[in-house]
Amino acid sequence: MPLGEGFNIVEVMIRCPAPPAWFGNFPTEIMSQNDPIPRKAVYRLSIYNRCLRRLVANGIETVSSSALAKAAGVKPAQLRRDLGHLGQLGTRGLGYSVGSLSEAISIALGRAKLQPVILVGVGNLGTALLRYDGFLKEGFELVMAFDREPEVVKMRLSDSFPVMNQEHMGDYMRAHQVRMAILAVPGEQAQSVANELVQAGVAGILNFSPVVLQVPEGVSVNNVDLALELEQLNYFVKPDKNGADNS
Amino acid sequence: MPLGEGFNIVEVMIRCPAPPAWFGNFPTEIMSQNDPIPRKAVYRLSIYNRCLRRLVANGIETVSSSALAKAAGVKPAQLRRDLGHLGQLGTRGLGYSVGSLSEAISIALGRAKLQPVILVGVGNLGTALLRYDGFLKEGFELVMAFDREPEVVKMRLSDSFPVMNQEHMGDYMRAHQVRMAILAVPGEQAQSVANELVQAGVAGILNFSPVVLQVPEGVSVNNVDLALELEQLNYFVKPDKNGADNS
DNA sequence: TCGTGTGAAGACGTTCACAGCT
DNA sequence: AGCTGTGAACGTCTTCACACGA
Repeated sequence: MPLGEGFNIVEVMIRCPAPPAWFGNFPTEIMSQNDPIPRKAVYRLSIYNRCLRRLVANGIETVSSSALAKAAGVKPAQLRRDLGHLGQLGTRGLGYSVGSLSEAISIALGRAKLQPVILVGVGNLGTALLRYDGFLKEGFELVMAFDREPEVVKMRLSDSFPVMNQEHMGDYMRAHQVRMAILAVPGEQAQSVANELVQAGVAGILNFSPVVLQVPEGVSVNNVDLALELEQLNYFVKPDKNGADNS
Repeated sequence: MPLGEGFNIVEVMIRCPAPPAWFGNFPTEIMSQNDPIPRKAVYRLSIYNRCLRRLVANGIETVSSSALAKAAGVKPAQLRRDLGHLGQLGTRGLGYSVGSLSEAISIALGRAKLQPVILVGVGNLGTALLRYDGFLKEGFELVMAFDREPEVVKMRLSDSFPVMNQEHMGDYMRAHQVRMAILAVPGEQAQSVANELVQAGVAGILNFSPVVLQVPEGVSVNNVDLALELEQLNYFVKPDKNGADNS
């Protein structure tokens, strides 16, 4: 009401692009009772853990913060600070035990009890995600996929992934206690599907559509906006400096 | 040398997960002579621009910072601050002209002169990216795709996208002044392909592989790490609070 | 009066530098 | 000596709050 009349339309019509998730802004940390690990630190901990797994695979048993930091692309001090969130894990003068550190991170990140994940929208992107082995490598498994037109999708897929009709999504989620969803539907449908997910008790959405999702507090959204990413890159690439480095 | 002998192996072997790019850390802003717009602000400006385009499409000609901010999912003050990077664009007491604001952002972000982009690695993800219409919608076009096994890829694709053998990548880039690349190859190949890209004069890489790329200064890398994104979500989803909201 | 633009305050995250343990 | 853990400094981004212009 405070606005001119024409402007109410704005609020109705606009449904906008994704705010890149990790934007330090609002939900910077969680209120897990014992330890509010900042968002960015969680990210980095995941990275450290990947590095550690490689070290394990190579039979290495001890790392210093500087070695691990170099591998992860951060500064040693930051690594130590991040690790500080988990307690005292290192041995002064020696470094960290690769095995126990990895385990500690896994526990802290909740990798022990991975949530089941569903995929909604089996288009180009959705299909790629279904087939993406990176998820499996990291221990995630898409337990079910949903689409508006499951028959069409199944025909397109030569493999036989489980694809259910989207209208059963809510029931499935409730039945299987699913609390995480990957959203890969077209932008126009994104908000309405998100609403359904919320209704079904979703707690986390990985959103690939270029739309800002409105969700109630308590539901966290991670946005991956490909076009935005490209546009940002385009900006940071100076059009100057022509020609390649060396012949 | 300062480290114990075993540790040199570490530096060789580890080639680690992606540091989510926008991590405020190191390359927070560019040194574009006239205006160093901070990284996060660039992101948000892209978002505002999308919102504005929708407003244009709906024939709306004026917005206030609060309306636009709401649509973009940020606070009004932040929007005004971000817009402040571009100069004085609004009219006090009125708001912003949708058209001119959008234009101003487009110019500032360099959307006028979009860089040509190539894709390297036409696997699951690469294919999805090739077909992803979100890029086109935002005005980007993948001018060429490369793969180690272009024949295999072409067979798999029913459509006929241009896919060249990866060994011609460097020449193509130099010939066509390509400075941006999307990297969607398996993690093991990522660094070596990145090296080739750098050799060919790349200035920006959108990296989808779960690996930390080592690139010389002046080359900017944007990482999109899907597994990391999922893992983060998994952490922020409290396993507590069972059952759905309402029957 | 309404909404932009902006100094100043505040919150957050990173980095330094060193105390303390092995 | 070597390396972790951490108080304190620093820098950056966000938010407030209000002066100013329409």
